[in-house]
Amino acid sequence: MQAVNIGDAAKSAGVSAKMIRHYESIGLIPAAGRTNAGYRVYAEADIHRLRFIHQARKLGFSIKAIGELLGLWANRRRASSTVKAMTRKHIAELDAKIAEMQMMKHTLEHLAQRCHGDERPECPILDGLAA
Amino acid sequence: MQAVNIGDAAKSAGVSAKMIRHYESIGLIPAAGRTNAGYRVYAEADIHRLRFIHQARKLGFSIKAIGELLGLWANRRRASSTVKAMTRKHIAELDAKIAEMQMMKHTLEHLAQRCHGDERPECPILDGLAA
DNA sequence: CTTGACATTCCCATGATGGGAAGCTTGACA
DNA sequence: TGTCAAGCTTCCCATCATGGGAATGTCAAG
Repeated sequence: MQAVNIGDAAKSAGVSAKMIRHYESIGLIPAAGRTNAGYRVYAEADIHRLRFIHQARKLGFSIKAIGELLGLWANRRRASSTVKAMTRKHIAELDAKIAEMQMMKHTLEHLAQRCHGDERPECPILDGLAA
Repeated sequence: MQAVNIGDAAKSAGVSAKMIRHYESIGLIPAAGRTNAGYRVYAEADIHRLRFIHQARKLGFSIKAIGELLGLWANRRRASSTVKAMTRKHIAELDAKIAEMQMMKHTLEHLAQRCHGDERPECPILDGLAA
């Protein structure tokens, strides 16, 4: 249960010290304890929370969603259906974005395929953008 | 060659008036002409440019990239290889983002699959985030 | 005691977009 | 001609997550 400074907390959780302060300022995490000199102090439980946030960010959850997930994580009376619904919703959002980018990609590939890509100025890509 | 106000220019180009002013302020497009009263005035060529920008945005090009594309579009001595290279680079960036989101999606689906999603608190999704 | 590696707060920037306020202009209609 | 709505102007603020950097304070090792 040894308390560490923000730099070490950041290293073991995989987030930057800057972001830890930010998460505190927006209320995503409770305000950390302080030493007499004003240094923030983190215990094991705090680092677990930061690690949780790090994992959730890696999976693309928004900060707002992570706030809710943290609440559920801490709540022993939670229903797993809530978490699953949030996850499904997030998957659907990812799907939408993936589909949108694939549309862009296909259009771009189509245009690029017809572009000679040499020193001549004729360019179906620019023509496509101008159309 | 009739000149129109910003609202009509926005409508025919598919961008908001707000964004047209923004594009002007960051130098993506030249400053529009003005009436005596200070209203911006747009001719056909200006609207073509805005339409070009709109198409390029729909395909995910950044404003910076669109600035370069506009330059190439206006330049009769351009080489189509330049445009094609930019497009290929953009496609590669899209690919990277798509791959990243698909990784997220697969991980989330894997977790969701093992979550009962009922009134019980046991939740492999939260466990996965905490791990 | 000095020095270097940490910590603190505060402000600014990103990229593309939107919201909204306060005030001026234009055109149509009574 | 007076009025009123719609449209224009500029200016400031917000988003979302993150980073950079300045000015300043603290801690531990040499």
